[in-house]
Amino acid sequence: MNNFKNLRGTVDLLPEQLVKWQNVEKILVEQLSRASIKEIRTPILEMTELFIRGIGEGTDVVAKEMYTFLDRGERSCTLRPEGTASVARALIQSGISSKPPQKLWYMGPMFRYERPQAGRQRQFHQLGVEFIGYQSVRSDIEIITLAWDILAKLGIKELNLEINTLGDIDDRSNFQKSFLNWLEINKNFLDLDSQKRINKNPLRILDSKNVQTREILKEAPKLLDFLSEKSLERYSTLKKQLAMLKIPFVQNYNLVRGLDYYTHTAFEITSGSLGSQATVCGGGRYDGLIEQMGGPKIPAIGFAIGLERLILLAGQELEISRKTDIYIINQGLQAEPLALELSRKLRRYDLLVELDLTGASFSKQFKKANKLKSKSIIIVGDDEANKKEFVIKLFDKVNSESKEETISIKNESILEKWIQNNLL
RNA sequence: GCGGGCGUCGCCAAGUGGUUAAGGCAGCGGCUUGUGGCGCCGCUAUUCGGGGGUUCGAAUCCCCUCGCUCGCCCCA
Repeated sequence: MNNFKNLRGTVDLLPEQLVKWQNVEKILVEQLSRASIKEIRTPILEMTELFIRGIGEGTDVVAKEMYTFLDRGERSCTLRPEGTASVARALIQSGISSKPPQKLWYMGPMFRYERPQAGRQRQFHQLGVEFIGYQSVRSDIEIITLAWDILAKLGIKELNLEINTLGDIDDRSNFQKSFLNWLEINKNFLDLDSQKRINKNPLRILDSKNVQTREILKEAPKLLDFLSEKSLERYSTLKKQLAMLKIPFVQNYNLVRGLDYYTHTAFEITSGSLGSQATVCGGGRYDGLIEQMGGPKIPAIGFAIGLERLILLAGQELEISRKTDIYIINQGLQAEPLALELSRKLRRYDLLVELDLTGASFSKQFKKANKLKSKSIIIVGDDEANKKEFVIKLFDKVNSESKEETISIKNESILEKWIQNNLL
């Protein structure tokens, strides 16, 4: 068949699909800027080491999903599998300690080498939001409500919010000691994947989907029992306030999320209509990350929304594109340059103007204008060009009658009036 | 990395061993070089994802391979 195909797990977004993407993106950006969150753009390509350190060696993302290669200078580079590490890097690099707390967002492609399936691609897109330098539980609440409201603004129904707390770094390491102990004793009852994780990423075992493992885990030490007073109080404030804001949530003690750097709040928003890849938004607090990456000790919290999954959930009303305002039918040596000039003039009124370039017969051009459901048409042929005028017609879908007017090419005020009366 | 399903025109498809591989949509051309949504007519796959085999004969049967897709794992 054809010579070239896109790489597995990548997709082309054709104009028809992009209508919805652009509508969704517009709403997203609007919502974010209303919340006074500023955009940040970082490179898609980073040193491999950044992700190993930032995400964690034991994670699946780093262990088996990264697009890594050597560049011509023999440096190991990786296409970013997520956005947080890059943002943290950019902030540290630009002198974070001398800046006030920041609320940031980014949007763009991410890369993970996995088997594609519904709602999962190798190149996919995320919207990420990061609040850097905020410690209070109020920032957790704003982050969660923000994610929730964005999804609501897009008309997405039937979402489930799950939350959990992982405690601070001390809580976690106390728990981990005891949990590791228990794991060693009960090792043989665990599934193979979980056994492998004991040394690499023990917390992830909590999230195992294996039925037998889940059963045994009921006997394991609970993270909740290792939380300090302070951590517990923080968590209960979070829950109280979410309830006050009427945001429904479910506690999921097994929600630990895949990446190493989370502390305290972890959350996930899922939808039943997405199939097996149900998560549309995942996030949490990562107070240790910036320090772990060589920066100062600065707390932060964030989330990421998967845009492909978001598009899947967003309603059909977002698939509607802007209609053509004026379709310019033209043919003939004198007429064509005139039509071109006219199209430029009309676009200054912020109208969507399509100039027919086919040179096809007038009836064909009419059919094309019809098919596009253009609100109006302008006809310029050599007759008009000689008389220095053109015909403008309003398409009336209800009656088959149409309003028609002949306007001199020089008389811009009549044209302007016509546009104001009929198109604006 | 491991399972299941599927590959016939740009898209949706019929065809399940016998001469030229239906049909619909879209596209292009015409009826009608200059005035509308309709209609009618015509054109568009030497070939069925690719390779090999069985057979007088294969899109149809067998083997291999590639791709897509859904699921497992994991995540957005």
